[in-house]
Amino acid sequence: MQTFSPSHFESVEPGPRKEHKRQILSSALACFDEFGIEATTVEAIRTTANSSVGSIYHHFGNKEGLIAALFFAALDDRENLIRPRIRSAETSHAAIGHLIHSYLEWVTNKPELARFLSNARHSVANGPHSKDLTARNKQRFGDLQKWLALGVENGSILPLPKETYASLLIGPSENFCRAWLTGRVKGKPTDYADVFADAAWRAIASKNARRD
Amino acid sequence: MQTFSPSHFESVEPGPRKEHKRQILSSALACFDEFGIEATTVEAIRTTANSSVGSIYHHFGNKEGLIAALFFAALDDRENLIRPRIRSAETSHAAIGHLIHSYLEWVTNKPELARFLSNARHSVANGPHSKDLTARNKQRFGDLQKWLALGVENGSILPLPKETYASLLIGPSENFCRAWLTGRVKGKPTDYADVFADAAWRAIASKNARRD
Amino acid sequence: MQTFSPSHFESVEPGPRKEHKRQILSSALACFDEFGIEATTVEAIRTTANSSVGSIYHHFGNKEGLIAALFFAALDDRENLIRPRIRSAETSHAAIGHLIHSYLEWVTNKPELARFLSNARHSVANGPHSKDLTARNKQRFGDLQKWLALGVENGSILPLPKETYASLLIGPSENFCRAWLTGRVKGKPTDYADVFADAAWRAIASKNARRD
Amino acid sequence: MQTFSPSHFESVEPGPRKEHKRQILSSALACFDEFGIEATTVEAIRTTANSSVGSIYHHFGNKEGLIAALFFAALDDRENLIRPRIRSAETSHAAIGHLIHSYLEWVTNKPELARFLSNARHSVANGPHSKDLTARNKQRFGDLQKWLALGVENGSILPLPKETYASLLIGPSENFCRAWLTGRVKGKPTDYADVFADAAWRAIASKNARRD
DNA sequence: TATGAATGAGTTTTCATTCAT
DNA sequence: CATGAATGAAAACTCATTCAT
Repeated sequence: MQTFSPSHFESVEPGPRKEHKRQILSSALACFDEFGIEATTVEAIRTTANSSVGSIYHHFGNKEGLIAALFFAALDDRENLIRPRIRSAETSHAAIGHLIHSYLEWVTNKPELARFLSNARHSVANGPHSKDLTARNKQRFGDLQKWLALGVENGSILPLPKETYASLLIGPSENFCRAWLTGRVKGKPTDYADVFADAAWRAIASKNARRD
Repeated sequence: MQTFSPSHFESVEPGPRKEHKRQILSSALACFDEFGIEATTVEAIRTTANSSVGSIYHHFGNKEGLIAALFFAALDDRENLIRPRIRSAETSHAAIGHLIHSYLEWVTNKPELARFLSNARHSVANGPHSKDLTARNKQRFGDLQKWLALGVENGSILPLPKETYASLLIGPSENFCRAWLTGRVKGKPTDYADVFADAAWRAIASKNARRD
Repeated sequence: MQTFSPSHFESVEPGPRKEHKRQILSSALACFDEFGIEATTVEAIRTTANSSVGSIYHHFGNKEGLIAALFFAALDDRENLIRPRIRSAETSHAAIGHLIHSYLEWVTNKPELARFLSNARHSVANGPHSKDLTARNKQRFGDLQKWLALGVENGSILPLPKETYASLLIGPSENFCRAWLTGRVKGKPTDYADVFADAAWRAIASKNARRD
Repeated sequence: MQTFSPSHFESVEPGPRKEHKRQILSSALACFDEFGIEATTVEAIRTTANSSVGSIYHHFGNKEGLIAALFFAALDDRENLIRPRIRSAETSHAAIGHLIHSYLEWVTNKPELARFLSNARHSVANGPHSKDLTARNKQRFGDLQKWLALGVENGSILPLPKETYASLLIGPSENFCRAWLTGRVKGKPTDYADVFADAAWRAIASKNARRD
């Protein structure tokens, strides 16, 4: 069984005292990835983490709490890559390109986290941490909003229903990543980054759009 | 608890003798939708269906078999709506429009089935029926292939990597539907059918495409 | 480990189909008596009953349900002895004598049930069956009420606060039985039946009481 | 949650250094009273006492030790009220009156301690401190013995089997107190002190007893 | 074919207790 | 003396599945 570098979770729990907690998160991720979330027993995580059930419950409350902690750690990890990239953009077109490129890059480099994020959403959304998830979802495309608004204003981006932009932009990439993560397609997401970035722009750009 | 019309499954199990089997499928769908697939017990289905555990096992072998039967029935139901529509198209552009419209229509009209299809994929893909699923996936966009090939040939459709067309076309709709099915957006998928149909065409159409 | 005759529970669950259920009750009583109620595990009962955990949960819902079922069976068993005796009385004095004699007799002959009744009260009173217990408590001295009322009326019984009669009558016997059941005194309750019966009468009889 | 005055335990742990220990006993009593002895966790006591598990184990060895310490502290508290009263009596009749009155008084004023004493007896009697309990039980009616012996000798008290006196005297009061402590009767024990004191005397007094 | 009582392996979770700091 | 993170044995309970009727 592959083990994952604790560095995946550096952002969430810094400091030397938290090594044990990180080890549990890493092991949980490995187990979830290998057996599936529901099929993974706390006992399996315990064995992989060389820990004790008591410790796991001490740190995370219960299995659901562990899943939620890992979920938000993964979300953080992803946003820590994507957000700065979008912030560095100087045009709407570039911002969207950065979004797609960094998203595909993250999924390609951290397939276990990406798979977990996809599989755990249902569990988290229906558990006691659903509020946190809702809050996070609102932020997610926050940085992009201003670029979209600007583009609509200056005529480079089509005025479409607000609710549809996110789907139009990320939908194709997400669909492809899911297919790759489940082994249904072979080519890595990053192999098609330009294809998806270009298509994302075409999806919302007006005919006479200047690319800025 | 809402109950579902056995007519959802007419295509799969015709004939008056199969009423009982349909009833079990309906009840299972209702339970899966309310409690989640893993959290639904055979006992819960039995109660809802006014049946007996023995009957359920007689008809479906085991819980996994019941999930698979329901999954393929849902797939059939969806394809029975979408496929004829695509077949009726006379241009690439129209075929894609029919795909998106009928897909959004089906999800909007049968949210329980759509949710189940989304949630059960993982279970089926990792169970003994994964072969059947793979086979079905191959057919899925079968009718569309010729239109895409034709479009590429006559220059109306961009020559893109084969693996990406499906994602580019259905990705945004799928993403939006998932958001709607989990309550994250309010507007019905059909409310945005034209938006997603147009965007799908823009995603793959070449600049100088005639819409045929 | 001593096993108990299923006949203890005949009154509650007649019929040949209930043999299994009776066996579980018998085994539970034996375990509770040997190890204590809290210290008895469902697994221990399962072993003693040559049954399965599933069966125990099938029949009684959970451990608390098993305790309650046994508790009310014991209560029934006791009342089935005492009530007819009281009903057969022709004077207040005789009714009270019958109460004390039959109570002591029952405890002496069924010490395991008596111990369990004493030990399980707290559990039942604080569980979901507390209503049933309250209802039973009200009936308990029902047959005696009329004799007490009659005695007070005709001057043979002291007019005392209603709440105190039960304690005055049964308190000494109960105290002694508890001591015997926990090994603090050696002589059997029935050895002192006349002492306690006479004292019960003296406790409530007026000075000039005729014994009828 | 009600907290209990450390003064309840003054007799056991005098001196200013023992404040911490008293605090733990008080908190344990509060928890036992609210949740039940078995259901109370060391962690719950720790929280209530604003202490640490280490401290609790340092002072009392283990949970059983804490229960025993509290049990004997409660016994002491009760005896410290009752014994001097009995000692102050000048006749058998008065001694018995003092016993009943002070017993009912103690239960009425310290219902949590009384409830605990009743509930913990089983635990202590089956633990490593059972010897101590046996020793205490022997003393309990020690001071009364001489009054009973004297009464029997001078004819004012009936010559009854030795094992029965304690039950005859305290049984009714105990039964009533238990009913009050569990909410089955409303009137306070002290409201009926004279009733139970008079009955106790009638229970053992000979017909021609002078009240001395 | 239909039924539902019986099964028991397998899970999550609790909690008294220890011990390094 | 005090602390509280870590431990892991043990318990209650679930639930898919079987099979005698």
